Amino acid sequence: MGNSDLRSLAVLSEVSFDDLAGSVVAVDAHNWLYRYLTTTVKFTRDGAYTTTGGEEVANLIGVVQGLPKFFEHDITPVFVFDGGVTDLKDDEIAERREQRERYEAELEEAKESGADSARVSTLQSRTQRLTDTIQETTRGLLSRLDVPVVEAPAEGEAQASHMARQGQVDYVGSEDYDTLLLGAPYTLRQLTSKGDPELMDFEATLAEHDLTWEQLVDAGVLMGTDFNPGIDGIGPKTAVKLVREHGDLWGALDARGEHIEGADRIRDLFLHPNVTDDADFDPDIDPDMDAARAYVTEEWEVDPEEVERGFERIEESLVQTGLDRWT
DNA sequence: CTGCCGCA
DNA sequence: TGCGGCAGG
Repeated sequence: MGNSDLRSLAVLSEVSFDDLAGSVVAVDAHNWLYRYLTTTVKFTRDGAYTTTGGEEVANLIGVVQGLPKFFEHDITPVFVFDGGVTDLKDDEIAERREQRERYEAELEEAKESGADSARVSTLQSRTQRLTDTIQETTRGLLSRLDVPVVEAPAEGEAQASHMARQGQVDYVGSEDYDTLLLGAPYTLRQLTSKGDPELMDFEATLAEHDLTWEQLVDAGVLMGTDFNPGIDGIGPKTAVKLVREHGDLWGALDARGEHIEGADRIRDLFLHPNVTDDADFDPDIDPDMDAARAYVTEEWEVDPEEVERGFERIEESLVQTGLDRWT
């Protein structure tokens, strides 16, 4: 059921950070922040992020500690944020609410059926909204550090994948496997962890299974995605086999006598997501370190001890890559 | 969270 | 082949 079914279809390889030097990575900001927050801050029982004490700005610590990883390897991150409701048309807002309700319904279902904790937490990360404070302060810090930010019209990972497809960036950075369904040519996982990153190759995956993009999405829908539970008894092997034999999702469903509610819409979320071609960013990073430090330690009163090392690493790495350009 | 094992 | 359970990192 989980996304790990997709993993077994994906063509993955190890890369070294050296291979990534000079590249631009569109990072799914929500995914990235969520990762830091869940390891440093615990959710409260009702699912909301805590907003008391120092926890409300744990994201600032996460950002300061996480950025050096990119800079030290001469990788330019572009943080892609999920869109707000601000400029949405009425029907788009309604559509969002619907989608949100779908997520929540599915989360409830998963909890009640005693689904594994991994799945529950995946679904939670979908319904969970980063608080306004977290969004706002992350943007505030990134802007002082001059790190490029893109505002997605809807899903950040869809926008990031789109930018990779357009060649605006070299990679998408996300732990999620859905970037494969979104057609992201190359996705980097484990950018934040200790070891080497893992590269997920879209075209190689299609070739490996002799599927078109549409067919891969159809197989995904049969196995289950973040938007639908999938069909019992259908895993990676069966899904691919069915789609190949019957051409597409509809053929496969017919053959099995199954039905998936809203299947065409789920498909579209991957094949034709709401994204923009106008996302523009400046990859040259020229941070204002004083402003960044002041913002974090004075304005938001984060203990300097928590972030000083990170700031130093940022400074050192930018000097280093600066030198590299002259050699 | 991933990987491996054994049961259906 | 799918899946649930369990161990190891």
